[in-house]
Amino acid sequence: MKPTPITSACLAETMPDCSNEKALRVLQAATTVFLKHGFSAATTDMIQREAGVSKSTVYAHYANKEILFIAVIHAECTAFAQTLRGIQFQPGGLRKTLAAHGHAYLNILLSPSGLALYRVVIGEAPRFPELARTFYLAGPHVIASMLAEQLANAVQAGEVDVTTVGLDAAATLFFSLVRGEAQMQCLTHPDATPSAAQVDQWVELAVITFLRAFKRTV
Amino acid sequence: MKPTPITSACLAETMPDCSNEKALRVLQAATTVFLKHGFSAATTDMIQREAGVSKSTVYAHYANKEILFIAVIHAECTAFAQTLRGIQFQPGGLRKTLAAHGHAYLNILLSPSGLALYRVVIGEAPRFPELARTFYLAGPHVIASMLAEQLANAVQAGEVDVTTVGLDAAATLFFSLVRGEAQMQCLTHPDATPSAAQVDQWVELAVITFLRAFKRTV
DNA sequence: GTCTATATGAAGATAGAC
DNA sequence: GTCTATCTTCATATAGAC
Repeated sequence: MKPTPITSACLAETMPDCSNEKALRVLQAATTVFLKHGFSAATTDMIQREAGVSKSTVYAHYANKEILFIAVIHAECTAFAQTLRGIQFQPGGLRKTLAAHGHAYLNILLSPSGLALYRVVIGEAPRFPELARTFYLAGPHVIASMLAEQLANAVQAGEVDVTTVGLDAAATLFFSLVRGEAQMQCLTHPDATPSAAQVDQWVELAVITFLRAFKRTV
Repeated sequence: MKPTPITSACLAETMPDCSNEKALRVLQAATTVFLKHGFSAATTDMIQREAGVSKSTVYAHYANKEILFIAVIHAECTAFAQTLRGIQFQPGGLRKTLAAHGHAYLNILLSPSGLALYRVVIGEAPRFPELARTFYLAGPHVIASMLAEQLANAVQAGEVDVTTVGLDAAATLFFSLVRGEAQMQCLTHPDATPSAAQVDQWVELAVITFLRAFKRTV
């Protein structure tokens, strides 16, 4: 298992074939179908129908089902990472920073497409290991990397003391707290949708715990 | 989303058809195949071959592929829960209790079959929501319930103060810390196997963080 | 590039002998 | 109950016209 140091990692940008308008429609339809059914249960018929094109149009742009799947997941991961990177970190002390990051991450993670992407990527990881690693870099790695930078400031400001575990580990631990029960509940209760209050509660518990563990008692 | 209070929940015991020896072989073969390929990619041919029986023997005991899948996951969840319940909690203070529970949970969770079961259950949750909830009760819920009982002792002994979050939430938070990065890494890096030292490190980080957050500073 | 029509193979499930 | 052989359906992918 790799140590996987947290750096400002960059996803290999995937350039979906946008030469033709139809190619994009196929990609979008494939995204819908694959996220809904997973790789194996999805059929090219469903994609073809969802896109409103014929079978050979699909194959004109994507050599086969696997390649189309890879294109879909790559695009989703890229979008995922972009959204995470767009998080605004308003100044206002560590508590606010943690809450903001926690909320932003959970909102993406627990969204229908966030959950669906996780399900598909994790479920198909043995068959598509590259995609799984791409997902890790685009999601958990990116967000932890961002928080680690913020934590560095907080350390310098004397707000926090993470010397026992280190900056990167501390950031990772915070997101473990945020994600933990929230994601597990949503994944295993696919019919229920968490209330906003429930999400607030999950974030709040993570923030409380993290601050109790690492806040500098001046 | 349900509050899901932590009680000593009990799984509905599934009685696999053991009337005949062949029925058990089919179930075991199906377990192997489904955990390896998931529901959709697995075929009844694979199961039939793995079991060394003919096609109609499979259908003689299990009406169809879905029912066989349900039987497999139920059995795995039951075994999972049994193993968790078998954890010995040697006395020796909170730190030891936490480390013991963390290790036991991670060893099961990160085992090949533990990861495979998680992948399959989570991936197929939209299609088999009942199984997903069964999994939640057999895994995260059971282990958190057990730790919550131990924490109650620690609270009474004055070792720990969890009044800000509550007993159940504290137990859940601990396992979020334990599971978080460890499971994410293993799920997204299916080719790599974590070293024993790495597992120790994950548990240690969780214990350190939890104790810093909730240990009573006498 | 895009369509209709089709080839080819495989998967789930069953029939009927023993 | 268990087997071999088979039925039916459907999925991936291609051929050939426009």
